Amino acid sequence: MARRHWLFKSEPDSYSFDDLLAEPDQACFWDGVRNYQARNLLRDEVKPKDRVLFYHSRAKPPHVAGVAEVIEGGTPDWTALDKKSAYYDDKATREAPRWYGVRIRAVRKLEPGVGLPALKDNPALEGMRVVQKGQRLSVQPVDKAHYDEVLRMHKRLAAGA
DNA sequence: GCCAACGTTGGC
DNA sequence: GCCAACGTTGGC
Repeated sequence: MARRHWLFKSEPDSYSFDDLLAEPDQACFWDGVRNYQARNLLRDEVKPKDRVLFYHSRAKPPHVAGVAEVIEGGTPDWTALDKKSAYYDDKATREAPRWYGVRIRAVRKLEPGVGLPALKDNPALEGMRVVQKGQRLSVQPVDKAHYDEVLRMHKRLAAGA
């Protein structure tokens, strides 16, 4: 199956791309997603080798901060069973875990990040979900053409263009 | 910090 | 099963 592309949102104050880089193996389990649409994508669609744009939401400005690779597809998010976790959900059980996550590993940091205003200004990214108003989904599918264009934008930024 | 957009909950 | 109230997200 062809590699697919995604955008994962995270508030850098709670978990940033640098935090991912600081993990053992620069890998983490992407837990805490508590939205059914995003859950379904993590459980059923996001597969090993897929690529992820790691997006910093609620930053100034919001931006794509790095690229990651999926290293394991959907498995239960057991933080839902942990009463001490901020992600605890009393409707989740061991038999019916309800929430899922995937494992990702950092591929590379994008320095500088590609900002949301630039994404919005780029006609080639028309239709990309993250540029649309009110788009809150924290796991979004990304067209390959859009993914490639974001990396080209970063390349131009890094070259000082 | 504000608030629009959106998802979820719960009374009926 | 509708929908108002509520809570959360996330750009600004």
